[in-house]
Amino acid sequence: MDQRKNEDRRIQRTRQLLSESLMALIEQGGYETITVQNIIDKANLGRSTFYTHFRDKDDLLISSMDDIIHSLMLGVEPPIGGTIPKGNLRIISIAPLFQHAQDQFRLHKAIMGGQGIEVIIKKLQRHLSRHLEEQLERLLSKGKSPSISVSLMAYHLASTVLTLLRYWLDNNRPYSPEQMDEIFHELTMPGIMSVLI
Amino acid sequence: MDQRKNEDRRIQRTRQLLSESLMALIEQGGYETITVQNIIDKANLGRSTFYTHFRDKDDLLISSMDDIIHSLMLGVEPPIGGTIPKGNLRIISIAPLFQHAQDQFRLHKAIMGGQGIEVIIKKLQRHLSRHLEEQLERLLSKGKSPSISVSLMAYHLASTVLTLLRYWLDNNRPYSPEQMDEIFHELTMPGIMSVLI
DNA sequence: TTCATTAGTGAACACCTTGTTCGGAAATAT
DNA sequence: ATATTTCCGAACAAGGTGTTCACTAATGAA
Repeated sequence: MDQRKNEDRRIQRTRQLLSESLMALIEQGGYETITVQNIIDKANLGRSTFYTHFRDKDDLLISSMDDIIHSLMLGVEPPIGGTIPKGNLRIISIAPLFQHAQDQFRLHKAIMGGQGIEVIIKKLQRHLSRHLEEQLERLLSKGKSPSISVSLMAYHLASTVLTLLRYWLDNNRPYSPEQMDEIFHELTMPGIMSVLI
Repeated sequence: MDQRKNEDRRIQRTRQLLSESLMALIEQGGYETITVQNIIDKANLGRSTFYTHFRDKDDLLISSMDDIIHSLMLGVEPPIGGTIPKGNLRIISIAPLFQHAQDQFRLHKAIMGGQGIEVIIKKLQRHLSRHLEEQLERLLSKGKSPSISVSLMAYHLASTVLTLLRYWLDNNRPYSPEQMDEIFHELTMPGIMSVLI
């Protein structure tokens, strides 16, 4: 009855293998053109094995993505503990994200550049947006209701982060990660602050 | 020898028919799931006819979209003749774009919302970006070289226009087209101006 | 070790979509 | 009426999807 735990471990290994194979293929080329056959060939697993674990290619992608997104959000999510420094106002720290993109260039380019993988980008967007919305609420002068909804501002900021990342990847990384952080704040914060204050 | 002209007209009709069928299908549901069979069924044309006119589904899409993109850019492209009014600084007029989206809600939602049709969005982005880059060059104080490249700023602004459109469509159009124009300028121009001046 | 249980295998299957081909039907211009 | 061009549609090969099933391999418990 308690062989369940180890069986689970075996299952995890198989799922992991499929996940890693997909990632390797994504780095090589576009996601769209990858077939289930490609994946199981790379993983050295049987066709039916794939379908016992995942409904289809997208299902595998979504499963695999969670780890990636988690590591992408590292350094971004847990910023500024408690209060935000007033002098040098940074609502988010995106340098780590760009550093990650620099280290794993091929993967990021496959996700963001060219055709890109919309599902992942959307999910990243939601994560960033949620985080930014919290930060905006914190910045908002108490009792004041802004002329533009906080939700829209967060959406805009999150989208800008990803837009900058996309531009950066598609144009041979013309600035350093720190500079991109700087650029992000220069472009967006004046507008945001004029609404918030 | 000069039957060419009328033959061409016949060809145009066929292409038009295919184009309209695709548009109708896009409005009904996602672009991805549409098959060539769906299109020719709707158009009441033979399979081989389709392939004599277009290489594949995407080819038809791109052809069909040129008209739409053209009408989308109307009212955006030809703004402010000559100089830009200093007091109420508007780098672009996006109200017409949102008005168009309001009038052709289903089509716009199919293109921008949900999964969206990336090829078209990218194309729109490039158009907007090109236009904005010209405007920025005009605004730029002569001889000054900005700390952020004009190309990047244009890319950022174009992307913001489309982000706002996407948000607007996905959230039941919470503001009027004129308000969206206002919001766009409030959010972006303070940052842009601080770089340009 | 032996045995029961669960996971993985891979061939075969039915089904769908793509893009091509080709002989003949239909429309059009002269 | 005739020549030209387009359209038709059935048939085809190629390749992808997701399912099924009898079989094999691995694992934990006794």
